[in-house]
Amino acid sequence: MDDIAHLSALDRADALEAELRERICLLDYLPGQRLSETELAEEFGISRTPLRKVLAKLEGAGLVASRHGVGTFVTELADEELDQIYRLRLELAQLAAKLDPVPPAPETLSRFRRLAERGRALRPDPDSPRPLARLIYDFIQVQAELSANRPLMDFATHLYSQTARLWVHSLYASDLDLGEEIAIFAREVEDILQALETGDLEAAALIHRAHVSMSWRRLRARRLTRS
Amino acid sequence: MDDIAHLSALDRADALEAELRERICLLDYLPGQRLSETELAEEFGISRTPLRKVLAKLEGAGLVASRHGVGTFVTELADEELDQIYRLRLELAQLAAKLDPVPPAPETLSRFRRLAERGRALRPDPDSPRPLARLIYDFIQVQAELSANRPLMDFATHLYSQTARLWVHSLYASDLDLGEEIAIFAREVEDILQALETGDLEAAALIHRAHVSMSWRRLRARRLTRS
DNA sequence: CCGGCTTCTGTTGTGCACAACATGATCCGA
DNA sequence: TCGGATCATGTTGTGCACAACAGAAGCCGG
Repeated sequence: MDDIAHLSALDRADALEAELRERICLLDYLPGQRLSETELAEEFGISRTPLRKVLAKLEGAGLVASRHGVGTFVTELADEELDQIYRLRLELAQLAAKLDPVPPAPETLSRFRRLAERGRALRPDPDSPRPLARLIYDFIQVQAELSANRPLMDFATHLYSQTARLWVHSLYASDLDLGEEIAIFAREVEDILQALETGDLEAAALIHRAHVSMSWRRLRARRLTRS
Repeated sequence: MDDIAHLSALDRADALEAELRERICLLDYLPGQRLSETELAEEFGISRTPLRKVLAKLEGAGLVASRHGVGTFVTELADEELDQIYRLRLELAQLAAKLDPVPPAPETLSRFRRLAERGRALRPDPDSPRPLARLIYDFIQVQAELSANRPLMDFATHLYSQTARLWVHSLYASDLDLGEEIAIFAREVEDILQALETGDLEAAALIHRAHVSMSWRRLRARRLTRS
């Protein structure tokens, strides 16, 4: 992690929150895992008090849940709620292009190009989900630049992060073809990049929507074969 | 406020959070107003520590913002962000009927009937925005029962609360016809009730959408005349 | 009279000790 | 041997004292 000790006190809490968000979304902390306030406070060189403030925010965001006398746990999502989120994301995907769209800046385009390159270079690593999770996580952040509607994009980012971490988690817990999933995602990034380079935000949104739909379908299919 | 001292410790924080949410949404605390941690802690008979945890959650929800050495303030929203939220709500209004709609239970219908009755009985009170704000706040809560998609309805409720408190606030700060606005809202509730009684959730959503649109238009009109 | 510095006051942020609580291990009696 | 109460341990929740900080009032030198 980045060193945060040198930061001014006001920003330190934000940096800490971002760090914990990353660890949860990048599956350093698995769904259901217990987080020790004492250990985390020690690791970051602070007392429990400011750490607890950060955990309270994460609890408000639905990423962790604390139980008195038991522990603080990374949240899991029931299948039903996951389905609800997917249904919602299908609709939201189109809204990004419809509400306050911003023509992608050269900066944004180059970010997408780097993402595409990383997607092509990504090789399946059965032992660590982190490279794939990292790529998706960065993709989510960059994608949030495509609309100026901050409330919408913040919400979409949140939902995407929730599904992404659970998707990657169950991906590694099952016998799905990891290489194939990586290839599909890399293809999505490239397709979206192509649409963006022609300035067609709506096409980019449609492509994204299609991939959300397909990803959800594959997830449900595996869920059925397991039960 | 309800007495919370007798509640078990775990729920007390939740009750406290709900209470502060209400006070902000019901305009007991105006946008921009400073909240004193010490005073609030005294009022609720607790120390600053658990209060600060609640404030941290509210800060995560965007209802308050703390500045080191200065104070904790109820958030205000820039006109631009308010417009973004309204644009978003126009789209979300239809999603409620489209995603995981639930046929309104008799319980829900009777709640809507009581809301309609309160709307008819509501008389403009230029001195206190609380009765109107209370009615809208309750309407928001009941409306959230119309879809089983919890993430969607939670988000919609949050956005609605944000616009509602700022709408009521500017309503009382301007010379708009208070009685007319109340009549319009009461009419909306009755129209929605009528649609729900025929089981037509989509019609109810369309009516709501229309009122969101009109409310936004009136808000913008007054904004122009003031500047 | 004025500009800059200092001091003072009130606020949020932090550290630490202890209370409240849940859970599993242990002990004891039947 | 078994059931239940009791205790031991580790966790989150709370209270309190103090640090860090921002802002305003006051002071002092020019």
